[in-house]
Amino acid sequence: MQAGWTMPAEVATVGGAEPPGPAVGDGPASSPAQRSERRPSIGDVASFAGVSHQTVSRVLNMHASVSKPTRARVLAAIEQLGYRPNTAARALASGRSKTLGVVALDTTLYGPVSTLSALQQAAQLHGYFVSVMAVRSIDRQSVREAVQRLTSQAVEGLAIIAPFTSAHDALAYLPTGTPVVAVEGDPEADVAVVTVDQVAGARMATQHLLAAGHKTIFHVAGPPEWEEGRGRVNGWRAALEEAGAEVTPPVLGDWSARSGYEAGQLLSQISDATAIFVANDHMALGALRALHERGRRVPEDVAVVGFDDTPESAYFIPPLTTVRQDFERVGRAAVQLLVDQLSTGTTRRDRVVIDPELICRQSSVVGQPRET
Amino acid sequence: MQAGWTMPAEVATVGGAEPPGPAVGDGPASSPAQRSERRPSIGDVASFAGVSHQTVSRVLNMHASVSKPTRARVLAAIEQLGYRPNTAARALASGRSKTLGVVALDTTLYGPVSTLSALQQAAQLHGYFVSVMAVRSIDRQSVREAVQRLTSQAVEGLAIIAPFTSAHDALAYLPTGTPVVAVEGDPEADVAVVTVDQVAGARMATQHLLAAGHKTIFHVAGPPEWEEGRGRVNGWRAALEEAGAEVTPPVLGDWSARSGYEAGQLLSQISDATAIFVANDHMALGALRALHERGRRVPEDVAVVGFDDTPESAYFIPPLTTVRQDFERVGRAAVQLLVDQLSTGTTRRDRVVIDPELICRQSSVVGQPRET
DNA sequence: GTCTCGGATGTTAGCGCTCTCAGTCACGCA
DNA sequence: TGCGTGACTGAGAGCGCTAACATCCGAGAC
Repeated sequence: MQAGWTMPAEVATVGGAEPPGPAVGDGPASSPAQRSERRPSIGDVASFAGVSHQTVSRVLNMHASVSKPTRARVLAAIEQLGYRPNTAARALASGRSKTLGVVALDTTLYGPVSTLSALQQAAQLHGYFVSVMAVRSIDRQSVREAVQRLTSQAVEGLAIIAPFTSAHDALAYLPTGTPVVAVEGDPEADVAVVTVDQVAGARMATQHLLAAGHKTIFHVAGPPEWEEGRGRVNGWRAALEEAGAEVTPPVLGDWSARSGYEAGQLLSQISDATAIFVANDHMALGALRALHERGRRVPEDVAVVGFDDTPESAYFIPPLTTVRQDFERVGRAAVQLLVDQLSTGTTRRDRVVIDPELICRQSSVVGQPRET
Repeated sequence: MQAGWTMPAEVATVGGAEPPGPAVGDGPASSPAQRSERRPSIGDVASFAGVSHQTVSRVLNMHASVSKPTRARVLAAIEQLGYRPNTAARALASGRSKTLGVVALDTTLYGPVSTLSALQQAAQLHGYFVSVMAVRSIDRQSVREAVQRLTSQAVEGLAIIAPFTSAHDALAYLPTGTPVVAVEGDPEADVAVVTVDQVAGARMATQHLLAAGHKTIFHVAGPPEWEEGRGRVNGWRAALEEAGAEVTPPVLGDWSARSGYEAGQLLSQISDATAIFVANDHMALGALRALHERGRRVPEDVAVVGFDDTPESAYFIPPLTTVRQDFERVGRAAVQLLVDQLSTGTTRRDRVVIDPELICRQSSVVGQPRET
């Protein structure tokens, strides 16, 4: 299935491979869609094909009970006129906009961007448009405004890619029964949630370092407002406690390389700090740089593990051991949940938890075989 | 101005700061927008306020000639009922969708992502929604499909964030007179273009390295299908030729750190290669790593300059000298061009060229003062 | 041959909004 | 008193589409 409107398959048969495109040198002005002032409507197609507009509508919507020859005539007319259905009219008449709304934090961070991209892909596969509202910050006011904006777009479902607990406040402004899924949100939220198991990921990372013989593991944490930040702290702490290791206070960062650098400068002065679990790869990059500047070798003097596995992480100096999150799957799962709710007409509170994966590279273990 | 519909300013005066939100514990079901089955329409507001639907419409659209008291009554009714205008109906009736379409390459590369984000922000400021169609590849087929999809959404203007010459083919499928702007596109295209001066950026980078005394500068290039890739090659070549330096064949990469790594491995075997201009920062990261592995010190043995200035580049080992592109400005300019065309009703072929800026860090010059 | 049935098509209402064209009213001037 | 004027408001007609309800027609049952 494809997003939006798809030329029904028979078109290729009827009209050949290429619509009567503009002649070379003709410029855009003579393309199929533009012969007349107004874009062709279903009515134009109907009279061109010698049928009623309703029959055209039926062809468009793949309704049964349209005879083969009629269908062919209609399809030919559609192609001839360069007709494209008007989504606004369709949405107005049917009440279904074929659009999913997404509220996402306006950021260029690898995780959110990847998730959004995957979500968009997945929605397209299910035949939905995606309307994204980027919010600068995750305070209630912005989120509420974004949700209201999407509401006026009559989105059929809503995904919130945001690591914040307070989102459900904004949901009050959605029409009842609108399916919602929180991506990377609070696992306790009373909407469907798709999430990567941050706690498990952090635990894996920490245990990996403990297994390498470190007495304890230091942590550079993400912002505590972010669910991911908290989850990773929790997993790290849990792993340490299970192992009976000392729990040092986490050093707070803001996901940026700069904050990782600063944390690295701090930790490089602590001789006990022989292993650091950094809450994302960007910060890990900064930390690596700080350690390097202070002459602390990685992994010989200090082992480092990150989180995310950005495409660049394998090319850090040294290559970064990290926890990979399958954002592709997250996006697909989120759309799937929405589509399921949409088709069953229910609003369920499903949980999809995706397991992260530890990617071992040279930054964490001395003598780790080269792998990029 | 704000995107989409904005509660007219007086609302706050009339109704107080907060609409009658759901009582705590009530759950979403009792929020303002949901009292009735159907969302309130302009007609509901009208009868509630005791005016005609037309008057409500006038208030919504900030028309003059609505008396103060009437306006106040209408606004109160809007708030009371939790009314939100229906964009689909509005688009259908007015023919204006208040939506800009964007065709963008589906990627997590820093440049495109930043541009898209800025564009979205700017559009919102101008009161426009943005509908993004991500395409996997930049072949005609995909782009045409994306454009057609956007056409059926009745976008008022179109931005193409794609570094490809062949895009204008797809434009034939747009209704005549639709404003189009190509972002980072072919400067020769017959639509408006916003672009960073890639040639100038590459020339700056190359000259910077030449000035440091290198006999010639090697180049790790981006894919030649990308306008940026070509522009940077041209600027680099021009600078070399102007200086009478030898022009070595560029090593082709694909923007990824991996390809930069491979290029770095190659170049590290060439003893003449004492300076490399890498076409983006991700590849530069890979190159730095390769050089490091081969024991070639940066900048002492080999100087490296990148392009983009990602937020991470200052934290590479060593910090990367690079060419910064102001994507924020690019996005704003693109929207501005579209809005201008929209308001004047013309389709102009403006050119906006944004100057890049060389950011000097340690990777290019021995003894460069520390600056992050 | 008549009746029934259901596949194929047409007809009629809206969906929620904007636009155009008419009012209505108070006021001021001749 | 009559009439124009301008500020305000309302009525009606669509925008392009879908949904629900006709209608038509030929095949099979009796």
